[in-house]
Amino acid sequence: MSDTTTPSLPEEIAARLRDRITGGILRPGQHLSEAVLAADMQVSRNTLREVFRLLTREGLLTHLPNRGVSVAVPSMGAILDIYRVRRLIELPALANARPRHPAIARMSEAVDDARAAREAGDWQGVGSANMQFHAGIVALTDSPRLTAFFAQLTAELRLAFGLIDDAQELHAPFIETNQDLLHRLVAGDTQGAAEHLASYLDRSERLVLEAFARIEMR
Amino acid sequence: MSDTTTPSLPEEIAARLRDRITGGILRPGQHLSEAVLAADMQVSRNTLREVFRLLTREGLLTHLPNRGVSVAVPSMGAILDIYRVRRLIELPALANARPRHPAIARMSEAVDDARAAREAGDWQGVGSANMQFHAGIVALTDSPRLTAFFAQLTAELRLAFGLIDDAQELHAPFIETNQDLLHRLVAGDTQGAAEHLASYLDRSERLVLEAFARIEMR
DNA sequence: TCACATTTATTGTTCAACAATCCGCGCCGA
DNA sequence: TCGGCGCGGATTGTTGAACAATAAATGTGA
Repeated sequence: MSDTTTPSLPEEIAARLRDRITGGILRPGQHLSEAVLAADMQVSRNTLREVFRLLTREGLLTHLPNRGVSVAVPSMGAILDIYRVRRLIELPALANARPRHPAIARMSEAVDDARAAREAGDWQGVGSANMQFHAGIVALTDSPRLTAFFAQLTAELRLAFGLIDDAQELHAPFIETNQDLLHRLVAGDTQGAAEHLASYLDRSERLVLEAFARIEMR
Repeated sequence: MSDTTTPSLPEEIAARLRDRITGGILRPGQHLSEAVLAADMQVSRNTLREVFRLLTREGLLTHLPNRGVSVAVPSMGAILDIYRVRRLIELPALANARPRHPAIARMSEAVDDARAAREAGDWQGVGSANMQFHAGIVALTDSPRLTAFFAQLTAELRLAFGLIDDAQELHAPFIETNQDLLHRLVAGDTQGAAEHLASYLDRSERLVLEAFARIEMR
């Protein structure tokens, strides 16, 4: 945000690895060998270790002493916790929003992106756009700390999404919901928008938990 | 939390450095040389760099590419943001608390510790205990993510406290307030406790901002 | 089959080296 | 005198290799 310079190499590698994880290329539980991943990423082991620390603190990786790191496996407890925190943050953010806040443009963009991704059959993209939409909601608070914290939650949540096969059912139904929510917001009906969001979060959480339960039992 | 084994060396160094920063031994704005600090901490430069990444992400250090790290200097904007987030988290935490939650014991301990520290004239200790008290409030939510996030806010806030000379005036008046708040909580008056907390946060924020303004103008 | 020693692979940490970048200093010309 | 210019020197960024420490895998004997 305050740094316009190119992000340092470890940050860059962290971003790439983050994409691989949330993109589902690296499955939860999978062990990551320092040597092979360093060779794969074309960086030294030392640099990669810095990256590991970063992502571990973000909750994307799990570190066991002397046994290396592996992709974190989301638990039901984690999902419940994340949705609880989302409610705590997003609902007041929306309820107290100024109706002409710049972040609204980002939310509007996100809705468009989601539509485009749906047309293209890119369900992964729909998920990304949806998360962008909610990041916009948090941006309404103008709080850098909340924004950063939420980004972390988002990353962790996408880990869980990756486990669910039919991502289609997960995000697609909410595009129209988001559109509607956005309309209410620009119309100044923050209260109605917040109520809408509350029911969205309930439905989304249930969907994730159900899909998760189906998976955990095999 | 989940790790009962001894924390790895970088974590340990990070903790030590964190203490030095929040303890005021390292002043905000002070530049930290990798070479001398590595020698001082008796660790290699590589290990220290991992630590730097950690604390940078926590907001305690500022990293400028090719110019190394220095202790972060808190800004008024940061303080405002932190208190806003604190309200967002702490008020609902208290309002929705179960009156016999285990975290209440921690809060009670914190009050006692604060008293003991005040007797001993250890104002630094009063500050620590006060923060422990508020960490207890957050613990009422049973949310590991909120707890971790709050710990981060706390560390950053103590950075600002360190700049203020008379830490005495900063925390001491709130010992009785906390005690009172605790009584209301165990009595089941969560609403009253929350209102109490709200006024506490207002006063505390004002005190910090005023002291901060006095300092910034020289 | 089980318990135990041994080997092997991986991680944890250090060290030394070199490239890249920034900072201060002296030089030079106007 | 003053302001640009280039040049070292110091610090950071990154790498590679080395070795110790630990855990997993393997083999051995009863």
